[in-house]
Amino acid sequence: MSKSEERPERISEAEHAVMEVLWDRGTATAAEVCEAVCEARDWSLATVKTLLSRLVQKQAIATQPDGRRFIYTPLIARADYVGGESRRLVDRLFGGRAASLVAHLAQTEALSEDDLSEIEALLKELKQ
Amino acid sequence: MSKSEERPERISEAEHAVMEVLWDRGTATAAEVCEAVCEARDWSLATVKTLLSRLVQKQAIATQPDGRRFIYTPLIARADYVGGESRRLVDRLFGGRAASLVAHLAQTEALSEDDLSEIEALLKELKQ
DNA sequence: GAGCAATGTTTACAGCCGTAGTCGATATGA
DNA sequence: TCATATCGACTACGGCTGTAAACATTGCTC
Repeated sequence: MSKSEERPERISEAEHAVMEVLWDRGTATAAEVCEAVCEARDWSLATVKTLLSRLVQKQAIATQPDGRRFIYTPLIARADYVGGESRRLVDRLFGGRAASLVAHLAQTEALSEDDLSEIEALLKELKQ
Repeated sequence: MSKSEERPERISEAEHAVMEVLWDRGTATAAEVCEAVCEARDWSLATVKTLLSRLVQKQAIATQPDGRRFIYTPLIARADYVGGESRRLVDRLFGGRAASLVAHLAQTEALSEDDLSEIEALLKELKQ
Protein backbone atom coordinates (compact mmCIF):
# COMPACT_ATOMS: atom_id res chain seq x y z
CA MET A 1 0.00 0.00 0.00
CA SER A 2 2.36 2.72 1.21
CA LYS A 3 5.64 3.12 -0.58
CA SER A 4 7.99 2.50 2.35
CA GLU A 5 7.40 -1.10 3.24
CA GLU A 6 9.09 -0.73 6.66
CA ARG A 7 9.87 -4.32 7.37
CA PRO A 8 9.92 -4.25 11.16
CA GLU A 9 13.35 -4.90 12.59
CA ARG A 10 13.59 -8.00 14.65
CA ILE A 11 13.12 -7.62 18.40
CA SER A 12 15.59 -9.58 20.51
CA GLU A 13 14.65 -11.56 23.57
CA ALA A 14 15.88 -9.04 26.09
CA GLU A 15 14.15 -6.28 24.17
CA HIS A 16 11.00 -8.32 24.18
CA ALA A 17 11.00 -8.41 27.98
CA VAL A 18 10.94 -4.62 27.91
CA MET A 19 8.15 -4.60 25.37
CA GLU A 20 6.06 -6.79 27.62
CA VAL A 21 6.18 -4.16 30.32
CA LEU A 22 5.10 -1.46 27.91
CA TRP A 23 2.32 -3.58 26.52
CA ASP A 24 1.24 -4.29 30.02
CA ARG A 25 1.00 -0.72 31.21
CA GLY A 26 0.55 1.08 27.94
CA THR A 27 3.31 3.57 28.68
CA ALA A 28 6.20 3.77 31.10
CA THR A 29 9.40 5.60 31.93
CA ALA A 30 12.76 3.88 32.01
CA ALA A 31 12.62 3.77 35.78
CA GLU A 32 9.21 2.16 35.71
CA VAL A 33 10.33 -0.48 33.26
CA CYS A 34 13.29 -1.22 35.49
CA GLU A 35 11.06 -1.47 38.49
CA ALA A 36 9.06 -4.07 36.63
CA VAL A 37 11.86 -6.28 35.33
CA CYS A 38 15.27 -5.41 36.77
CA GLU A 39 14.95 -7.63 39.77
CA ALA A 40 13.53 -10.60 37.92
CA ARG A 41 16.13 -10.48 35.16
CA ASP A 42 18.89 -9.18 37.38
CA TRP A 43 19.46 -6.12 35.24
CA SER A 44 20.76 -2.70 36.06
CA LEU A 45 18.88 0.43 35.08
CA ALA A 46 21.60 1.08 32.51
CA THR A 47 20.68 -2.12 30.73
CA VAL A 48 17.05 -1.11 30.50
CA LYS A 49 18.05 2.26 29.09
CA THR A 50 20.12 0.61 26.41
CA LEU A 51 17.31 -1.72 25.45
CA LEU A 52 14.86 1.16 25.31
CA SER A 53 17.07 3.16 22.94
CA ARG A 54 17.56 0.17 20.72
CA LEU A 55 13.81 -0.32 20.59
CA VAL A 56 13.41 3.33 19.65
CA GLN A 57 15.95 2.90 16.87
CA LYS A 58 14.08 -0.13 15.65
CA GLN A 59 10.91 1.92 15.67
CA ALA A 60 9.22 -0.52 17.97
CA ILE A 61 8.44 2.17 20.52
CA ALA A 62 8.03 5.94 20.55
CA THR A 63 9.19 8.57 23.01
CA GLN A 64 7.26 11.48 24.32
CA PRO A 65 9.17 14.02 26.38
CA ASP A 66 7.90 14.68 29.86
CA GLY A 67 10.09 17.20 31.57
CA ARG A 68 13.64 15.94 31.35
CA ARG A 69 12.62 12.38 30.82
CA PHE A 70 10.81 10.27 28.28
CA ILE A 71 7.64 8.34 28.37
CA TYR A 72 7.86 5.31 26.16
CA THR A 73 4.94 3.87 24.21
CA PRO A 74 4.75 0.75 22.06
CA LEU A 75 4.40 1.38 18.36
CA ILE A 76 3.65 -2.19 17.47
CA ALA A 77 0.78 -4.16 18.89
CA ARG A 78 1.49 -7.18 20.99
CA ALA A 79 -0.87 -9.24 18.87
CA ASP A 80 1.14 -8.39 15.78
CA TYR A 81 4.38 -9.34 17.41
CA VAL A 82 2.99 -12.56 18.80
CA GLY A 83 1.43 -13.38 15.46
CA GLY A 84 4.67 -12.76 13.63
CA GLU A 85 6.73 -14.87 15.97
CA SER A 86 4.22 -17.69 15.90
CA ARG A 87 4.16 -17.65 12.15
CA ARG A 88 7.94 -17.73 11.99
CA LEU A 89 8.00 -20.80 14.17
CA VAL A 90 5.28 -22.57 12.25
CA ASP A 91 6.99 -21.80 8.96
CA ARG A 92 10.40 -22.84 10.12
CA LEU A 93 9.53 -26.00 11.98
CA PHE A 94 6.22 -27.18 10.62
CA GLY A 95 6.41 -26.23 6.97
CA GLY A 96 3.84 -23.54 7.53
CA ARG A 97 1.20 -25.99 8.68
CA ALA A 98 -0.20 -24.72 11.97
CA ALA A 99 -2.16 -27.92 12.43
CA SER A 100 1.13 -29.78 12.60
CA LEU A 101 2.17 -27.63 15.50
CA VAL A 102 -1.01 -28.42 17.36
CA ALA A 103 -0.53 -32.09 16.57
CA HIS A 104 2.97 -31.93 17.92
CA LEU A 105 1.91 -30.24 21.12
CA ALA A 106 -0.79 -32.79 21.62
CA GLN A 107 1.48 -35.76 20.97
CA THR A 108 4.23 -34.60 23.25
CA GLU A 109 1.68 -34.12 25.97
CA ALA A 110 2.37 -30.44 26.11
CA LEU A 111 -1.38 -30.17 26.27
CA SER A 112 -3.15 -31.10 29.46
CA GLU A 113 -6.66 -32.44 29.71
CA ASP A 114 -7.80 -28.93 30.45
CA ASP A 115 -5.97 -27.55 27.46
CA LEU A 116 -7.62 -30.08 25.25
CA SER A 117 -11.08 -29.23 26.54
CA GLU A 118 -10.36 -25.58 26.11
CA ILE A 119 -9.25 -26.01 22.54
CA GLU A 120 -12.24 -28.17 21.85
CA ALA A 121 -14.54 -25.46 23.11
CA LEU A 122 -12.69 -22.94 21.00
CA LEU A 123 -13.09 -25.00 17.89
CA LYS A 124 -16.76 -25.43 18.53
CA GLU A 125 -17.11 -21.71 18.78
CA LEU A 126 -15.17 -21.09 15.59
CA LYS A 127 -17.05 -23.69 13.69
CA GLN A 128 -20.47 -22.27 14.33
CA MET B 1 18.79 -38.22 36.31
CA SER B 2 22.43 -38.30 35.22
CA LYS B 3 24.85 -35.98 36.94
CA SER B 4 25.95 -33.95 33.91
CA GLU B 5 22.82 -32.05 33.02
CA GLU B 6 24.11 -31.14 29.54
CA ARG B 7 21.89 -28.22 28.76
CA PRO B 8 21.94 -28.34 24.99
CA GLU B 9 23.51 -25.30 23.43
CA ARG B 10 21.18 -23.27 21.36
CA ILE B 11 21.10 -23.98 17.62
CA SER B 12 21.00 -20.89 15.44
CA GLU B 13 18.79 -20.47 12.42
CA ALA B 14 21.50 -21.11 9.87
CA GLU B 15 22.66 -24.11 11.82
CA HIS B 16 19.11 -25.35 11.91
CA ALA B 17 18.97 -25.38 8.13
CA VAL B 18 21.94 -27.74 8.18
CA MET B 19 20.30 -29.91 10.81
CA GLU B 20 17.24 -30.27 8.63
CA VAL B 21 19.37 -31.83 5.91
CA LEU B 22 20.90 -34.27 8.35
CA TRP B 23 17.54 -35.16 9.82
CA ASP B 24 16.26 -35.68 6.34
CA ARG B 25 18.93 -38.07 5.16
CA GLY B 26 20.17 -39.44 8.43
CA THR B 27 23.81 -38.80 7.63
CA ALA B 28 25.67 -36.67 5.12
CA THR B 29 29.06 -35.29 4.21
CA ALA B 30 29.75 -31.58 4.04
CA ALA B 31 29.51 -31.69 0.26
CA GLU B 32 26.16 -33.41 0.42
CA VAL B 33 24.79 -30.88 2.85
CA CYS B 34 25.95 -28.12 0.57
CA GLU B 35 24.35 -29.79 -2.39
CA ALA B 36 21.09 -29.76 -0.48
CA VAL B 37 21.09 -26.18 0.73
CA CYS B 38 23.84 -24.04 -0.79
CA GLU B 39 21.83 -23.00 -3.78
CA ALA B 40 18.63 -22.25 -1.89
CA ARG B 41 20.36 -20.21 0.79
CA ASP B 42 23.05 -18.87 -1.51
CA TRP B 43 25.85 -20.23 0.63
CA SER B 44 29.34 -21.32 -0.24
CA LEU B 45 30.69 -24.70 0.79
CA ALA B 46 32.90 -22.92 3.29
CA THR B 47 29.83 -21.65 5.10
CA VAL B 48 28.41 -25.13 5.43
CA LYS B 49 31.72 -26.37 6.79
CA THR B 50 31.73 -23.66 9.43
CA LEU B 51 28.19 -24.43 10.46
CA LEU B 52 28.97 -28.13 10.67
CA SER B 53 31.94 -27.55 12.96
CA ARG B 54 29.91 -25.28 15.18
CA LEU B 55 27.25 -27.95 15.41
CA VAL B 56 29.90 -30.48 16.36
CA GLN B 57 31.17 -28.14 19.06
CA LYS B 58 27.66 -27.73 20.35
CA GLN B 59 27.35 -31.50 20.40
CA ALA B 60 24.34 -31.41 18.16
CA ILE B 61 25.95 -33.72 15.62
CA ALA B 62 28.71 -36.33 15.60
CA THR B 63 31.43 -37.05 13.10
CA GLN B 64 32.56 -40.37 11.84
CA PRO B 65 35.71 -40.44 9.73
CA ASP B 66 35.43 -41.93 6.29
CA GLY B 67 38.76 -41.73 4.54
CA ARG B 68 39.89 -38.13 4.70
CA ARG B 69 36.42 -36.77 5.19
CA PHE B 70 33.68 -36.90 7.78
CA ILE B 71 30.23 -38.26 7.77
CA TYR B 72 27.99 -36.19 10.00
CA THR B 73 25.12 -37.59 12.03
CA PRO B 74 22.57 -35.78 14.19
CA LEU B 75 22.93 -36.37 17.90
CA ILE B 76 19.67 -34.78 18.83
CA ALA B 77 16.33 -35.87 17.50
CA ARG B 78 14.31 -33.51 15.41
CA ALA B 79 11.30 -34.08 17.61
CA ASP B 80 13.27 -32.95 20.64
CA TYR B 81 14.45 -29.83 18.91
CA VAL B 82 11.02 -28.99 17.61
CA GLY B 83 9.52 -29.64 21.01
CA GLY B 84 12.04 -27.44 22.73
CA GLU B 85 11.57 -24.55 20.35
CA SER B 86 7.81 -24.82 20.54
CA ARG B 87 7.93 -24.81 24.29
CA ARG B 88 10.16 -21.79 24.34
CA LEU B 89 7.71 -19.90 22.21
CA VAL B 90 4.73 -20.93 24.26
CA ASP B 91 6.50 -19.99 27.46
CA ARG B 92 7.72 -16.68 26.21
CA LEU B 93 4.62 -15.47 24.42
CA PHE B 94 1.73 -17.32 25.92
CA GLY B 95 2.70 -17.69 29.54
CA GLY B 96 3.26 -21.39 29.04
CA ARG B 97 -0.33 -22.01 28.03
CA ALA B 98 -0.31 -23.93 24.79
CA ALA B 99 -4.03 -23.52 24.47
CA SER B 100 -3.49 -19.79 24.19
CA LEU B 101 -1.27 -20.34 21.21
CA VAL B 102 -3.93 -22.40 19.51
CA ALA B 103 -6.50 -19.76 20.32
CA HIS B 104 -4.28 -17.12 18.83
CA LEU B 105 -3.69 -19.07 15.64
CA ALA B 106 -7.40 -19.65 15.30
CA GLN B 107 -8.32 -16.04 15.90
CA THR B 108 -5.81 -14.65 13.46
CA GLU B 109 -7.08 -17.05 10.90
CA ALA B 110 -3.77 -18.78 10.69
CA LEU B 111 -5.89 -21.89 10.74
CA SER B 112 -7.89 -22.79 7.67
CA GLU B 113 -11.12 -24.75 7.66
CA ASP B 114 -9.09 -27.82 6.90
CA ASP B 115 -6.72 -27.13 9.72
CA LEU B 116 -9.62 -26.86 12.09
CA SER B 117 -11.10 -30.13 10.96
CA GLU B 118 -7.74 -31.78 11.23
CA ILE B 119 -7.24 -30.57 14.76
CA GLU B 120 -10.72 -31.60 15.67
CA ALA B 121 -10.05 -35.10 14.45
CA LEU B 122 -6.81 -35.13 16.38
CA LEU B 123 -8.54 -34.13 19.57
CA LYS B 124 -11.14 -36.78 19.14
CA GLU B 125 -8.42 -39.35 18.82
CA LEU B 126 -6.59 -38.12 21.88
CA LYS B 127 -9.72 -37.98 23.95
CA GLN B 128 -10.64 -41.60 23.50
C1' DG C 1 23.52 29.64 43.71
C1' DA C 2 25.72 25.02 44.50
C1' DG C 3 25.52 20.44 44.93
C1' DC C 4 22.80 16.29 44.37
C1' DA C 5 19.65 13.24 41.96
C1' DA C 6 17.66 11.69 37.90
C1' DT C 7 17.78 10.98 32.95
C1' DG C 8 19.06 10.22 28.22
C1' DT C 9 23.46 9.61 25.25
C1' DT C 10 27.78 7.67 24.16
C1' DT C 11 31.03 4.24 24.52
C1' DA C 12 32.50 -0.46 25.74
C1' DC C 13 33.18 -5.08 25.36
C1' DA C 14 32.69 -9.99 25.11
C1' DG C 15 30.09 -13.55 22.85
C1' DC C 16 27.22 -15.38 19.15
C1' DC C 17 25.95 -15.40 14.24
C1' DG C 18 26.32 -15.23 9.21
C1' DT C 19 29.41 -15.63 5.78
C1' DA C 20 33.55 -16.89 3.86
C1' DG C 21 38.75 -16.98 2.65
C1' DT C 22 43.10 -19.30 3.46
C1' DC C 23 46.08 -23.05 4.87
C1' DG C 24 47.94 -27.48 5.41
C1' DA C 25 47.39 -32.27 4.57
C1' DT C 26 46.12 -35.91 1.72
C1' DA C 27 44.23 -38.72 -1.92
C1' DT C 28 44.19 -39.19 -6.88
C1' DG C 29 45.15 -39.19 -11.57
C1' DA C 30 48.53 -38.61 -15.32
C1' DT D 1 56.34 -38.42 -8.94
C1' DC D 2 54.08 -34.17 -9.44
C1' DA D 3 50.14 -31.45 -9.98
C1' DT D 4 45.48 -31.07 -8.78
C1' DA D 5 41.34 -31.52 -6.37
C1' DT D 6 39.34 -32.26 -1.85
C1' DC D 7 38.70 -31.88 2.89
C1' DG D 8 38.76 -30.30 7.60
C1' DA D 9 40.96 -26.61 10.63
C1' DC D 10 41.96 -22.04 11.49
C1' DT D 11 41.25 -17.26 10.87
C1' DA D 12 38.49 -13.21 9.79
C1' DC D 13 35.26 -9.77 10.22
C1' DG D 14 31.18 -7.02 10.53
C1' DG D 15 26.71 -7.05 12.78
C1' DC D 16 23.61 -8.12 16.59
C1' DT D 17 22.94 -9.10 21.60
C1' DG D 18 23.45 -8.82 26.53
C1' DT D 19 25.11 -6.16 29.88
C1' DA D 20 26.71 -2.07 31.75
C1' DA D 21 29.87 1.98 32.98
C1' DA D 22 30.97 6.84 32.11
C1' DC D 23 29.36 11.21 30.80
C1' DA D 24 26.65 15.30 30.09
C1' DT D 25 22.66 17.78 31.10
C1' DT D 26 19.11 19.50 33.75
C1' DG D 27 15.84 20.06 37.46
C1' DC D 28 15.45 20.41 42.43
C1' DT D 29 16.51 21.41 47.18
C1' DC D 30 18.80 23.99 50.92
